[in-house]
Amino acid sequence: MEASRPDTATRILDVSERLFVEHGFEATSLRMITQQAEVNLAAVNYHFGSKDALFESVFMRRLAPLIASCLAELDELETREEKLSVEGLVTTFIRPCLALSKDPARGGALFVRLLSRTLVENHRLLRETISQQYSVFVQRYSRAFHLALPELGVEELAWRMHFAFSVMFNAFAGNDVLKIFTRSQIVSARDPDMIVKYLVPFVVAGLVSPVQR
Amino acid sequence: MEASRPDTATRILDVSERLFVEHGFEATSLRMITQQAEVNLAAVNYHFGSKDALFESVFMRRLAPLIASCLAELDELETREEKLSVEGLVTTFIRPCLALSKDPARGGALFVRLLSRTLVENHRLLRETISQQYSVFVQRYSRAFHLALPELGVEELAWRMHFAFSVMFNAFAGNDVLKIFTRSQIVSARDPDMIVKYLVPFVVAGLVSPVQR
DNA sequence: ATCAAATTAAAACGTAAGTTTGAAACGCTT
DNA sequence: AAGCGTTTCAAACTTACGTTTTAATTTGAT
Repeated sequence: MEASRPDTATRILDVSERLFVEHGFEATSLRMITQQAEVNLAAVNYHFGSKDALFESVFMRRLAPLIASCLAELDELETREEKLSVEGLVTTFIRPCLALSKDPARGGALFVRLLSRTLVENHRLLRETISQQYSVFVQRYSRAFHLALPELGVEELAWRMHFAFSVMFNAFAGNDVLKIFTRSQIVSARDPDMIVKYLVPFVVAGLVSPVQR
Repeated sequence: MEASRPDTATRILDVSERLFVEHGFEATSLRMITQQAEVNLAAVNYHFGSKDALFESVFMRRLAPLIASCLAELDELETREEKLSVEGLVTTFIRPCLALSKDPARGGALFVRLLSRTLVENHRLLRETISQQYSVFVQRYSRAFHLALPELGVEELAWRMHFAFSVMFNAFAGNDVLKIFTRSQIVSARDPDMIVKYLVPFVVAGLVSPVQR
């Protein structure tokens, strides 16, 4: 009847994921984590070694599969479309994010928010460990977008990718970031499918807009 | 010859602004601040009352003038253009940000980064104090965009504004957020004018794209 | 059932945080 | 020069942090 209680390490990961999103890395103490996870304080250092290492574990548990999903979608698209479409490309990124957002078992929308948050916080862990490891991801998308938008120079393409990914991350992050600006409850009622309905056209329009002289 | 040393409170504000951007609010200690500002540790609490209050001071020193500039540009645009153009509207926001970014005397690009960072960190101070205070800003832009894009429903308009502002903030924030994705040194070499050259068309294209059914 | 390894538990450690205190130094008016 | 409010300073206070330690307990293979 009742779901069996996950093991200590998993409980710590789950609670940490939520708290890191809510309060940020620095503002989340191990005591908050272990208390809410109902485990002993020392368990974090026993299972993960340090708070830093815990963060990395929280992060990698979700990021690795997410990136793998994106690359799989990308593979599939490249066999399906002769000439890569921008919308198709955008979708290879958005669909895995959306799937993750809708799957509570994998942290639901939490991790995407954590990812977004971590990106702007410019964490050392993200700069060092992770960014190297996933240069594959970068290269694949850079090449794909170059093929889909051959008329753009490298500089303009880099900017547009920068803009596009920052919109997408923020959209899924669904930080109430811009409720300040848009006030309406509409935006805060974040149905993931709604996001995509409006997000894809917006991003695609920006990406395919005429070349700047 | 040499610039006269600013008073204690100003020195604290200047250093705090930089450190809050670099390391975030929680990870910046008063001891780091007072050391770099070459003032006594107690000076922060004497002049500002608390670390929280210091943050609010740092924030409001720049935000109030920035918002005032945007609204002034908006006023000017409304007298100049019969039918508001989307590009004009976007520019009323971007131009003050750009001006701020290029003015070291007003914190240069630092504050815009702090603003962006604070938005995704979802600070209590931003949620409480500031968001109420600047509902004027929200309402003005909401109304203006509604006039410029009358064919959009309130829901779709809210989303597009959400997307648009999140791109713009991230662009100026110039966190190396997406260097991870775009890798090229181009994006990190952040000439503010370059940002605008590519940013405005991107955002406008997204905003004016065809209505979704 | 036994024993070694893995895990949990309680307590303490050392450090660094934000804040407070009370005296010294300063700036200004008289 | 004296007096007074403002500002600076060194030092201490309290609290909370991440981590370590040591012992108790559980687990799993023999």
